Amino acid sequence: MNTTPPATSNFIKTIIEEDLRLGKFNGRVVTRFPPEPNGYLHIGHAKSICLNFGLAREFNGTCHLRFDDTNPIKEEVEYVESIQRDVRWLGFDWNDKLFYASDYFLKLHDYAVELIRRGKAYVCSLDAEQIREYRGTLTTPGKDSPYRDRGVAENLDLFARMRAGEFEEGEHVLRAKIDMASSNVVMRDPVIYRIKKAAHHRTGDVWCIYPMYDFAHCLSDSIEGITHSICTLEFENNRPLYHWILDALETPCHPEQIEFARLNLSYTVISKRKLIQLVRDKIVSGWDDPRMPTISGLRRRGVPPEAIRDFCDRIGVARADSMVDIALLEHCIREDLNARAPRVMAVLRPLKVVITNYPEGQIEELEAPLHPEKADMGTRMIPFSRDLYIEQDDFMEDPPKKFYRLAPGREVRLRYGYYITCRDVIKDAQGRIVELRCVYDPASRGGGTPDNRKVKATLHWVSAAQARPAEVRTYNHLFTVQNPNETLEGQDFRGFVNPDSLEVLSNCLVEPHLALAESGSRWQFERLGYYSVDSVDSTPGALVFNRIVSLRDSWAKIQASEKKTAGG
RNA sequence: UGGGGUGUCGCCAAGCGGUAAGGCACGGGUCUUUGGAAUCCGCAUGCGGAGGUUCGAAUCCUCCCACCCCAGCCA
Repeated sequence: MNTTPPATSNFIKTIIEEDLRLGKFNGRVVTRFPPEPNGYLHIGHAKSICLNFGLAREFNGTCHLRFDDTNPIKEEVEYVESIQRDVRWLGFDWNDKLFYASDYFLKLHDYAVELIRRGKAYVCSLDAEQIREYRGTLTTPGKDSPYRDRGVAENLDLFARMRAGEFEEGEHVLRAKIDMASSNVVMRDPVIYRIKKAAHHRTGDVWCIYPMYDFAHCLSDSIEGITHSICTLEFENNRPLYHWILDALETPCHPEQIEFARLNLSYTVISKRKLIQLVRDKIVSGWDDPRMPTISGLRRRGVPPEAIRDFCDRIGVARADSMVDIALLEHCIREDLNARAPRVMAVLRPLKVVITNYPEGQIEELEAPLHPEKADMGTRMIPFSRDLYIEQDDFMEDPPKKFYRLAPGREVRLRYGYYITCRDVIKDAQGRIVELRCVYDPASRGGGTPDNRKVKATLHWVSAAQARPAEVRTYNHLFTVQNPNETLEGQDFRGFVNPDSLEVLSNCLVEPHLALAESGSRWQFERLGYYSVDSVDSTPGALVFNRIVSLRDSWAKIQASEKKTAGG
């Protein structure tokens, strides 16, 4: 049933295949997903997770989950827990390969000492601003620190005292001795250890010096026997340093660093910095707000992990900056849910319909399939009675040519119910339509007639007395522009937040079958879209649904193009 | 004006010297008790530009253009 085309090749697979062919790494493939626990995972991380775990699966290797926790002031256990939950939910298993860079702090420290012994690192006592000045600029070389030629013994002593807590933050740092004139700024004697008198979420106050990313990452990879260290493009400039450090020391293995382009998605932002701003400014309700591109937001919205994985397979992996159309994500979600979500009826904006020729007080239980193409999903009973509700959008008193739903004098089918014909339109004092008087054809029970009469439309509906009230939250794109990152001088991406990204409809009515809907369960509301029972706010007595994604809507398209033509 | 990258359809993306895969989007048809789904058809004489090499170039060479990344004691 799943017609997803086989994943196409990408340059990383090509590299790995070549490595395997050449017998590199003894035929092993070990990757890792190395998040810093300083925020929640988002769809961009999902790309990396699917890539790294997917590669390991495809090449019979392993993939580690490693927390890159070298900066205690930004990191929290809340984040390490959420990250593990999200990776698992996405469907990946690191087995016993759960690691933390902080597990290696002692080893890393010893490597630093060895680097000093080899004359390849020194303690620099310039302050932060001086270091910046000495570093030079992109177009002019830097100059050597006056502390660059300190002797090994002095460096060893100073570094030991840094570790012992004898100095304040910023007084000294440990730097690799490389080349202050390098055209690559990263290589101008990078800082590899700094003093931070902060408690670490795992090591507590055991350490007051912490390794920098460039030092910790390559060595952590090596310690774990990683073969292919896959990261995003912005680390490309750091690759020479990655190799310099591993070459400068005797290490267990020397992984290959491969960079790929990070994911950009239209109509949203994907950067921890910006996402955290949305949370802190209360523009969204939290990391798991269903409008957020976070894994927890997508999960709460009701997006299945399978759809996210499929999406990650389809976007491919390359080195060119790109912006993926969010319509592709929506397509993947629809494709997955179309196959699996049971169908039910819900009326979001109710319009009362009275079937004048239907016996008062009579209730019929109509049996309807839960999935039109999958009989094995079973059926449910739908009550039919004299008083019903249909969608306000499904009636027009004076319909345009292409509108073929209900209108005065017109006959339509009520899905799995009867054919009805509109006879009267009842209005209130303000002229608003409040009720429709219709007649039904008793011979059309179930939705067909003996004379095989055709109708142009089939409407969804609920029976007034048996329907359950519900709140439905309709989500739209979080931003009004394709690329909120593209701001003019003085503008901020928050200025592009879509004021209609959340629409709460609190007078909705759903068919009784939904009374038992489980938290988090996903349904198709026929003719509307896919909806999930909100895992936080929904209760059996007060149902709350999230719209995961709408159905494709060709009527909306027709309306849009008509409007365009008319307005042109 | 330094260094490192990237440019193939509206959006992704294969292609690795033998004559432009696929998906999404878009347009149209069939079918339909969801204007859903399914299904069929259409959609780059063209690969950032200009030269060159070759029987043959998106693929090789030269020059040019555009965009992205780097000057945290962040990752």
